Amino acid sequence: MKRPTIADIARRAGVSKGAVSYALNGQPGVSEATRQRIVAIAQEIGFNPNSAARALSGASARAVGLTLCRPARILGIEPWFMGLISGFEAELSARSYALTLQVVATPELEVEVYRRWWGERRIDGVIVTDLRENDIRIPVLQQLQLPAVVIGGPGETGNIAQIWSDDAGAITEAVRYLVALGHRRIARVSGLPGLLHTQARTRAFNDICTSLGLEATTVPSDYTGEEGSRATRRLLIDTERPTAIIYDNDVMAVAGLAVAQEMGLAVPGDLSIVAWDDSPLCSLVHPPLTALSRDIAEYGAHAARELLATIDGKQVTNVEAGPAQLTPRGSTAPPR
Amino acid sequence: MKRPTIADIARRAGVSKGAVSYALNGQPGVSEATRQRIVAIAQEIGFNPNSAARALSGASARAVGLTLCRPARILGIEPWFMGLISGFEAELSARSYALTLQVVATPELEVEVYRRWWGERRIDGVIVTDLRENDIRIPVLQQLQLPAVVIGGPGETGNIAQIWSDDAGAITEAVRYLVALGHRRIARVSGLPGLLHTQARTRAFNDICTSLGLEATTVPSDYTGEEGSRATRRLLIDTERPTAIIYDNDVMAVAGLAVAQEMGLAVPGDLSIVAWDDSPLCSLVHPPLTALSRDIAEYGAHAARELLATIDGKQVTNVEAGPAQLTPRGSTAPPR
DNA sequence: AGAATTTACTGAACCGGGTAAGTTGTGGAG
DNA sequence: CTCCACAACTTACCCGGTTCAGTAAATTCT
Repeated sequence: MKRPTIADIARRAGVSKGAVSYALNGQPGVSEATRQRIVAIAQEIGFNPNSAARALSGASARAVGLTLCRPARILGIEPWFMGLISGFEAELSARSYALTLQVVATPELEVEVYRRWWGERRIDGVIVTDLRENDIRIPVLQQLQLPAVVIGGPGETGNIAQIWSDDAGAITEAVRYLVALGHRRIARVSGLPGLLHTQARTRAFNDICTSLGLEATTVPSDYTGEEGSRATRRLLIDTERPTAIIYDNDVMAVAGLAVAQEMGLAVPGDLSIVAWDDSPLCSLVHPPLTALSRDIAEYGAHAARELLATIDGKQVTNVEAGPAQLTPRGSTAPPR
Repeated sequence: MKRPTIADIARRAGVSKGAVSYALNGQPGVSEATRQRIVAIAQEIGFNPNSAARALSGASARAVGLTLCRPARILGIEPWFMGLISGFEAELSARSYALTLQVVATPELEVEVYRRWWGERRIDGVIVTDLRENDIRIPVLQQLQLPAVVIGGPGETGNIAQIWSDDAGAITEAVRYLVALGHRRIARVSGLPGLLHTQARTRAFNDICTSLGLEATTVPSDYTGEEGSRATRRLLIDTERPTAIIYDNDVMAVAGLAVAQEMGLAVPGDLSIVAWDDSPLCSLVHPPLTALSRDIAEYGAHAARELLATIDGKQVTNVEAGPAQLTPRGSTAPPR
């Protein structure tokens, strides 16, 4: 099947290619009557502008890029990314931008992908997740002048817009809640320590524990279930074991729940569990997990909106999304 | 920053644009010495061919498309798709093809996305998942002559290549295993009944149960945890409740496990559970779930290879991947 | 040695849109 | 009635690759 082009439309409408282009793009230069005639013909023959031709003549590629830099094994079960992607899509497809995805193994490869995308003019901007300390991606994006939005911070990103949520407020609320229930020994299993938002959480956790006169034990982990289990075991074999554990994501929390059950500890009787990020996973297990809920898809949609604004040349500012909301469920109770 | 073009290379090498194009694409028409000089210059100035220009001049877009047609809410927690995507990527990025993703709500919208992508020349082919009965996407792809590979079947797809796994063999093995353990009342919670592979499984389940003189109870569901819970409750409130349940995916199996625990039934003592597809989720919960394991990423890689072969114009045939392997874990045992 | 072929290029057209510059035709002001 | 402004177009070139036809020089064949 041959794809219709503006030349086909021009011929049928009895006008020039230029007129068709003006008409379809809402530019001045054609009468309203002609425009409607042209639009009708385009509709009728199912015209879609060739994205390559468009991109070539200086216009945008109408695509944004996302690189996922976690081992493939983890990606599958991590609801966070898919939630984010759903959110992006809601915003992008409404403005008919495509989302180009690439799974990479290391931040260095991520930078290479950015360079290649930029060189190929394949995308108009990128969404950057998992902001790290002294993130090597930031200077590259600045050098290439590639529009970008960073998720996860706050951190040093120069003129690149950021969007983050108030993790400090959330973890403070969670700790206060557990203390109000009567817990005194509260531990935390954290995500990858190199990520800025992990560090922000750790700092806030230490602060609130200190100010309440509690000991702040954080076991670093990597967001995977395996590591979550291992960290939980390490915490629970202690004679002075914690009566409550806060996990940096829901996958580790579920893994922690299984370890507790396997060790014969009742949840929430012997151990209370709080998960961060409230995917359906939290409500699926027994008991359902108390969680720090955020609307991840909305978070992603927000980021996509910011990115599109940046691409349109609007000056965007850093945005702080609302903090995660504590959603109490069956996994938290006063300690026995 | 200005992006280098072949014209820049041509100038520096003192040859014509055409020569540069031949040199970089390994075409005959330039001497080996000139080719090496040109390649060296391209390397030096960090040249990447503009993908739009390439696509415009008849060559391929070097991108393939994937549409995900499940509610956003489910996508997040469904490890299947991310596993698949990881597999695609392994193959695609090796040949520097991009993956374009779109989340859609209905099969009708999916068809529209295909049409748009085709019209925009944005992609060279698509990967089709969740093959349905009389799938409306198949005739459209045939009409557009858009290269495609279908995952999930077998079914009627004309000249479009398919890849599927032997679900019948897998479920037969699972039933035989449970029967060998001593189970006589085996139920099944299925995925979306409209999908062809669900139907294949249901048929095989009925066959093996009939041949073993068992009653085949299948409760249809939709792959979500919520529905999985509901279906499980419906099965377990029966006075003649099953002693074993086979779930069509791991998310529903985990949900089923939680329901059993909530109802005070011991797993595997009172109820054995078998999950289909073995994501890390299965090993995360307590007890870890016996599962029908497949290497989903490899499955995806396979599909990507087939698609790239189709795009290259090679005649491809339908492929049957190996059946899922039964991986016994703690959730299955002889009934009490 | 001269003709035929091959090699190593060059030049220009082309893909399908966008857009600046030029060309009409019309209406209103002076 | 002329001049000018403006709307409504057309023409032509641009983007950055690919590819085909053409050409001069080098090589092979008879």
